Amino acid sequence: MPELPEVEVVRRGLERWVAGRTVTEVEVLHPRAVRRHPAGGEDFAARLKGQRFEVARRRGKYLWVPLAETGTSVLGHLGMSGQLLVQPEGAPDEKHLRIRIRFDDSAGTELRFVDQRTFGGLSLHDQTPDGTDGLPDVIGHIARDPLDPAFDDAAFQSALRLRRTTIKRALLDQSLISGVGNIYADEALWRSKLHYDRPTASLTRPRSAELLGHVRDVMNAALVAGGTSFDSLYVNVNGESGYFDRSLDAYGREDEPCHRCGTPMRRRAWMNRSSYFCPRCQRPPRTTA
DNA sequence: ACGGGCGCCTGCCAGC
DNA sequence: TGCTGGCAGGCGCCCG
Repeated sequence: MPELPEVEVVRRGLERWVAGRTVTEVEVLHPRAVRRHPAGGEDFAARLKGQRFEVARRRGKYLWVPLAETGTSVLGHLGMSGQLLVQPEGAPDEKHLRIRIRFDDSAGTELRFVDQRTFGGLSLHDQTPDGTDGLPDVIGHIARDPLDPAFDDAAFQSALRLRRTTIKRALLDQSLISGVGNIYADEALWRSKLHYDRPTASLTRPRSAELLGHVRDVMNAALVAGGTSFDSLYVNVNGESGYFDRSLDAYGREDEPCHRCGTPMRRRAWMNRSSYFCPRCQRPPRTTA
């Protein structure tokens, strides 16, 4: 699944390949792919036609492409399996092609949204009233991600101390910090030697600062690993950057030795998904042991 | 207001 | 071999 670094690679691909181009035709091939567009697929297509794409923006795992001189943007989320592809016109349709966008120029390529599981989709939204970053109104509640220069470390750390929840829940809470998925949460917690059920209020400032640093390290490592392919015609992403194969210390490593101490890693059911951790390096909090 | 939990989807694969 | 059911999980939404 696309994590934040992969989404950033997609954003760069959009900037490289579709910025400045004007839409002539939109085909919505699956209604679920535009379910976040309340007025429906026909409205989506009609309103997009004739608009010119500006440079794609990103917040967390959301992408948006402002439409020139409108205050409106195409908002996209890749969900679990979404891809944005720039393909040659006439290339065979992908099995899970959901939306096709054609342009009026002679570049010979079109933009495709392909999504097997349809957790993702595209929609049109006005920007927030205060106009911050041209952010679409429906994602006004999404916090900045830790790679954003304007991310406020101190505010995040303060919020952790005030919350009455556990640390992994907080890492996945989009209103506190965005762009951290299940995989990166487990990786950052392992690096920080923190158990996923640790109450956020129990983290000292140095510990939360260290955690934040590890979140950034994990993301940056993946960005470096995946950032080399973005200027190919194929805008990415198959969601499986080589980074995952080589560099995971926690996620998916049940029964394999901890890369730090050799203890077999464990998996626990958690929120209808899994948490992977080292039982020796990441001791459970006393209250929930 | 805040925190917890569920459901949406489909392909894969282990197990019977 | 063919079927079934569990699993993957970001995030909106609903409930208490």
